[in-house]
Amino acid sequence: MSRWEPDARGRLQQAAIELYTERGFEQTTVAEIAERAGLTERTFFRHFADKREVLFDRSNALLELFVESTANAPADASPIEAVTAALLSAADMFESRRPWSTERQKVIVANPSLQERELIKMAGLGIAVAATLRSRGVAEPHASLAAEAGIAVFRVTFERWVADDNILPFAEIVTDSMAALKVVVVDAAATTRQNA
Amino acid sequence: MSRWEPDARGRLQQAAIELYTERGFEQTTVAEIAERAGLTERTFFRHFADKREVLFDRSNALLELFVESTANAPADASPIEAVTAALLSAADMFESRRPWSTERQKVIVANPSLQERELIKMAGLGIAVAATLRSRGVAEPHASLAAEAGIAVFRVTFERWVADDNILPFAEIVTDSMAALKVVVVDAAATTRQNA
DNA sequence: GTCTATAGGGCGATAGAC
DNA sequence: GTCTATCGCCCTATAGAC
Repeated sequence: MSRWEPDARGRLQQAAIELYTERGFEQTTVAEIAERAGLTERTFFRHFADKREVLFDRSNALLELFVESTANAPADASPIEAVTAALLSAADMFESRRPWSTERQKVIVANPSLQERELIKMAGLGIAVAATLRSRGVAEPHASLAAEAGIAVFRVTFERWVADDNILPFAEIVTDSMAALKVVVVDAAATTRQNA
Repeated sequence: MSRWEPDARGRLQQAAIELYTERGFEQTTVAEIAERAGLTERTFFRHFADKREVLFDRSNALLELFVESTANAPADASPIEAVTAALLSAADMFESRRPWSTERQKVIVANPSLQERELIKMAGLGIAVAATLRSRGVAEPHASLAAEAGIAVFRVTFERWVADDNILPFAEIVTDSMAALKVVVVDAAATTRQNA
């Protein structure tokens, strides 16, 4: 029998999302989270840099997945094809924990300071994907724009996917949203006018 | 002769950016900012909700400009055309204070917590533009995707514009970046392959 | 304006695992 | 012995309450 209960980190995360859901992010103190996890406040800060970070653990895994998928796309894939492949590669990861994702999303949309953290994580994904595209030989500003457009599609996809009335799988929404982006950006109306 | 020196708000902003530049954001206390501006700590928090907000004042003006320009685009303009018009409408505002923008940008890129604030302001722009597009009759997810793509172009444009070696005007970079987005999203490579 | 709760960092002590 | 996870107590600054 060991001195400590296992998985302190996981217990802190569980306690945190419970309390954030029960009484709100601002109204929850770190001391309360630690207490529910059977630990002290100081230990919380050993595991997480701040009170927000406890909800953003999976972000690193997602970043690695995006980078790997972008890098491993076929050599003749265009930037946007590589990025699309990256988004699709994350589908299983999301589908396997939809309940967690939706609960987490509810807490985040209710708290601006958590939204800020979510946004900087997404920006980090974009920067990493852009760097990967550059290493595939894509020049700037095309690399950054392809990556940022991909993250925009990811953001819209995620919001559609966690919506209460959604019944579509993540991958399908990625494909549909990417198609919608093309329709919007290629500017069919202007083209039509020019051809008229 | 009035009881207080004028423009307390502006003095606080000036003092803040000076101190953030001199010794860094984290190493600067609100008390120090207030002292340099000849005010008290309490007065700082009466003007700005928190220590970050002092650098983000113009954001509301920018949001109003974007919304107005998007709303006032010609009725037959496509979503992406309306968004492009919005970005171009901000050119004068930026050109008139390039020194402030570059100094501010240096402070922000050096501090993650300021980046977070910058990102949520940009996200707010996207949400507002998307809402304006919807009021023009654009359906989801197209409205959000056009708006988010526009913000991505804005972000890339701004970074290119404040770069030390940049000599191009803001408006020109908007146009160039928007063209690059179209090249990237329209996926010329795939089209070529399909036609081959 | 004054008061105060909380975030979050510094540093050392402890008590296991190895 | 070393290494690592946890705890305890110190501190300051933020930001909100009164």
